[in-house]
Amino acid sequence: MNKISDKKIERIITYRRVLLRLDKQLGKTHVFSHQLASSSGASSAQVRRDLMEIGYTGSPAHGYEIRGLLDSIGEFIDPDQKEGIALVGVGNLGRAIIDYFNGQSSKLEIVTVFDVNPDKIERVISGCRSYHVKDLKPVIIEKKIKTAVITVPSGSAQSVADELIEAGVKGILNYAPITLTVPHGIYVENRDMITTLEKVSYFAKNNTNK
Amino acid sequence: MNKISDKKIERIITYRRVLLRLDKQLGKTHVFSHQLASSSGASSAQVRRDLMEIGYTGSPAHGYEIRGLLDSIGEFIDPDQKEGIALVGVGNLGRAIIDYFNGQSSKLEIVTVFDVNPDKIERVISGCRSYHVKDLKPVIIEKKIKTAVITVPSGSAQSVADELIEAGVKGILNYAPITLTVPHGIYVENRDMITTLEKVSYFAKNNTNK
DNA sequence: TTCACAGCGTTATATTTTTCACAATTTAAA
DNA sequence: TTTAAATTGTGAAAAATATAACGCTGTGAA
Repeated sequence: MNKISDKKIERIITYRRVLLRLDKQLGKTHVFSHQLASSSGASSAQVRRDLMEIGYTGSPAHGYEIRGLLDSIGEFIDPDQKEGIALVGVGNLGRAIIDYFNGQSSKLEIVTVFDVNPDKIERVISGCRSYHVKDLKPVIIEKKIKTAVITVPSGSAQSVADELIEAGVKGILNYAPITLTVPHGIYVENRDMITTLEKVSYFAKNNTNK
Repeated sequence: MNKISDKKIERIITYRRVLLRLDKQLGKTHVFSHQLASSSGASSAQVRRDLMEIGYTGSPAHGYEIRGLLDSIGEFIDPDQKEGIALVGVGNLGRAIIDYFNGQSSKLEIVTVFDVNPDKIERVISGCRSYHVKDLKPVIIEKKIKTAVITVPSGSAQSVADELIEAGVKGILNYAPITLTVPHGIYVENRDMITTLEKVSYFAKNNTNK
């Protein structure tokens, strides 16, 4: 398979979200590239290019058949079976993410959480069994978890990441305000909210266009 | 001023975070481009290019003087005076963001929050006065708020965005899983966690490299 | 003092990503 | 049946972004 870029994958996932709404909520059966584009912040050419990448073909007359396209995207993006995700750091943010995420994705689910606070371990938090961080490695290995979310303070984020990677995790979504150092082959997405909000504020005042 | 790209701004903000740590925690006075690069996930050429953009000059012998560079970045990025930010949607996520953010940024502060739940309005939540969403427009106008965070369910995100924009907001950080439609000149950053986690999971299993 | 070196600033080159543009296709109306 | 209109798929062009390359400068060792 040809390598496919970060941005493209993100757009394709967004198309799916839009398609699901068109299908389930609005009962549509077909959609044109420009409609998909305007509902997902892309251009119509971009949509056509992206769908070309996953090999789905529409018709000039009716556009894309929604159900079929959803299936194609699913085959392309989704794991073969349900996949468990771990979350480390059960603070406000961690808990918010668990509540917000679980139930929203068909194949992915946060199944295991870790913390250092004794009050928060060996319990069930929003349906997830919680463990002490010292047990991180064996638990992650045993559950064959490949994707993890880090919501710990910045001081411990790197060491948590190291342990996750040693335990076999290949993808990390990091909310700590620090740039993680990881080996090749490990995918990290940084979502530091402070940086983001500073950026938005910058462009709010330097809004020449976009 | 020349337009400067989204990515560049984000990197520059990240450099600042690294520089602050080097200064305050490690007591360093100078830093080389390759050090800044490895601590912020960029390349050294990128660092030099970015700093060129803001017009700060280092020396081949000692690299960049940290304090001076911090000042330059601040002049470039920061607003002239303290700036208030609004947050709409006081659920778990909203509250987590308020707690997480406030106190972390020198010039920005979430000062006003909105919700529709009567239990959550006309109170002080984590130091922020809360209002009913129906009062959004007058309050935003009165406080001259230009940047807002949306953490409401996807069904109401667009109408909230419309009102924010009518009230003069120019930058929106959107956590609702929907692509907002906004006029030209309004900057929107989408941070849907579901999309992000799906992407990370995808690259966790298709980890050819990065 | 002279030399070698390391790192800056900047221009040039390469790569990636987006947009443009248009032939081919399908429908619906004339 | 022919024509007109709209949209797809995709090569080609353009724009944006990242990397490489290199002269220049200051430092420290010989």
